[in-house]
Amino acid sequence: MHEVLAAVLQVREGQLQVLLWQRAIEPDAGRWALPGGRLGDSEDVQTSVLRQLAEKVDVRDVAHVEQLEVFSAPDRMPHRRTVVTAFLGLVPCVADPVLPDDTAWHPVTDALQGSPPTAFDHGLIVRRARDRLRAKLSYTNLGFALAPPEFTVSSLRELYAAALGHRVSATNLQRVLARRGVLIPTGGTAPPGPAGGRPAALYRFAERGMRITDPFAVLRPPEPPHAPEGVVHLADPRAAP
Amino acid sequence: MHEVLAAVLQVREGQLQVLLWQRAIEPDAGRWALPGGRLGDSEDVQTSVLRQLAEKVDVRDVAHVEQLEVFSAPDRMPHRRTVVTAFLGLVPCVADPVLPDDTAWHPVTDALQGSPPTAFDHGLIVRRARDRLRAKLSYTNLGFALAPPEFTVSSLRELYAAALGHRVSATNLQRVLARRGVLIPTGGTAPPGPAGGRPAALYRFAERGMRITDPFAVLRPPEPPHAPEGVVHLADPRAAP
DNA sequence: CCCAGTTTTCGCCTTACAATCGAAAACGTG
DNA sequence: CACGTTTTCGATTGTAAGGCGAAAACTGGG
Repeated sequence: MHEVLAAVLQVREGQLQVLLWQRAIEPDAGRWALPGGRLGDSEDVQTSVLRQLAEKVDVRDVAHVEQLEVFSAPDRMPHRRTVVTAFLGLVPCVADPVLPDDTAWHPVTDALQGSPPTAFDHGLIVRRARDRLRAKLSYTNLGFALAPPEFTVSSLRELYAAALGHRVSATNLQRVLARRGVLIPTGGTAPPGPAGGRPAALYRFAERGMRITDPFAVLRPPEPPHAPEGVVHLADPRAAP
Repeated sequence: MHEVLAAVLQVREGQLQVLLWQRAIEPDAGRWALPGGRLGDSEDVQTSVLRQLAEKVDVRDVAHVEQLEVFSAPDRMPHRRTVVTAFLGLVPCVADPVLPDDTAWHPVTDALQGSPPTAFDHGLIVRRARDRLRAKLSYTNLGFALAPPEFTVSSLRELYAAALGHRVSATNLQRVLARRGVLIPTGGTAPPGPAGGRPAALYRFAERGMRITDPFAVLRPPEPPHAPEGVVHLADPRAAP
């Protein structure tokens, strides 16, 4: 049998949290599981996970979904052999969807340490989801999926710090993202906090659909100095988009 | 139903090639397919793909295998709904396994352009495999899986050029890999070619098990200047290995 | 035996990007 | 209007990668 599961992550209260629901029936009754379920006959895995996610949250709040990994140990679930395609889902920090009674957000750090206890191999899946998010935040513009449409550099810094698990310099974040062209100033400013201070400029991420997947400074193809034109070498470096 | 498939890549004759076998029966008879088959009841996907690969090549030649992606369009195969977990496999360039009569290596570039015609969605899978290899060659030490145990920088340069599809500077490759600590001189030298020339030093890759997955120059955590010790901030930056 | 040709290797320079630091700008409050 | 606060910007440093050319180490031929 084939099922799909999603580790849906969101930064709330300064912590990276994951959406879990508490199983009411055996096996693993009482333990907390990822949303998901059986793959339908006429849907692909991505469609399926979105459909099943809709039972737990408003999927319009889920800004990004991507395939994570297949888990297929024959004994990963008791009773019946089940292969699962796991997904990573991201929800912007401003969203606060209404949840069913059995469903709640839990800090990822806690869940990975057994509080609350997770069902089956779902703890491993959460860990993989967190690792993937951390890696991709560094070299893609995936931040747009965690941030509101408009944000200040400071608030973005807090999001990155919570997701990455280490301090992030606002100065550096600002310029790194700006140089990559993913950080666009909107022109507006946010009102300062109760202690005053200079009002922060508002930014948005460039082009949601745009993915930064190019390596930045790692063995890139040689820049044709000024296109000497003539002989073309080997295969075309950028054949497909 | 669930199946597994592997895009097994190797650099031969200066080109990146993929292992394909020609289907004898419908559907898609005559077209070329990736090795693989149905997932067994008591094996995980990785075990399964290695088992089925053994029907086409000596799996001892396959130096690296990793999960690629799940393809699950309901109509990706006629007749019966089949979900596939696709894998990327890499074979060192020195290996030349004996192949069954229906099986042969084909340049990836050709296969992606329809020569030979590929079965089902296998062309797409080959493309994803090639893209993954290209990306990972740049920021991991995955090269060890394409190269022989010992090699010269020049031969490695040719491998990288074939796999990446663009020229690679031997000078730069040498120093980039050396700085990352993945290129270890063995002390030996290779005999010069027929035209003479300085004998090339032999190298090997550091620690096969070692994966370079850390980002190199992208939003890394702040280096604790000299461990000021005292307050610990937020979550632990490196909780798990 | 020396010299031209070849191939590899190494050092130096430039460019690109990230991290750090500090100053300046823009706001509140007393 | 001084003061603390917060954000933003510029300058500097450090590290990594690309490019170029000289030096090293070999072969083969006069």
